[in-house]
Amino acid sequence: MPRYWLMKSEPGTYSIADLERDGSTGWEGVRNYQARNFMRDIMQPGDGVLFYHSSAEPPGVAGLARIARAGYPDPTALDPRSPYFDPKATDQEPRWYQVDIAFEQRFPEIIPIATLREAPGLEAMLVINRSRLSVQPVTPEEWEIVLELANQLPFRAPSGTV
DNA sequence: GCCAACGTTGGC
DNA sequence: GCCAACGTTGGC
Repeated sequence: MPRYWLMKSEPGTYSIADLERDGSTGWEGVRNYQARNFMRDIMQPGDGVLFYHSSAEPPGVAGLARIARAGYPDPTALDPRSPYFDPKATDQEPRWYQVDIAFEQRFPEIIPIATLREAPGLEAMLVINRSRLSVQPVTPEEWEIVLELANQLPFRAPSGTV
């Protein structure tokens, strides 16, 4: 059973264009326990991902990805030179986990969070109510609504890529 | 730049 | 184990 997620990144750090260029990437650097638990325990290859640009103008959903690899220890937690280094992480107790995500599509325009707020059926979406959670589940109903919004964008998004 | 939300830390 | 202080996130 596929699951759906929303994952946030500041585009200045890593954008949907970066993911398109790279094809796939490790979602390193998450240092929040709730977000970690989703990645470590629940996400599975094939799950759908809304790729969200935070602290952007405008902030919103920039495209789609999918989970390419289930949770595994985040190596940056063990690397003293990494900005994500955590001295409490060890090989035996990795503490932080990541997944790999693969590029699916880039929307022709961002779907702004203001549009999500106004869309019927998205009232309970976590990105609206718990904006600080950087990895969050999305219901199948919410996923469908967001894809419909994407298809209403001026340059129709390519179909059949999911 | 401001500020609300909220997660984490640390004193007790 | 509580809770105040503090730091960070992220929309506006």
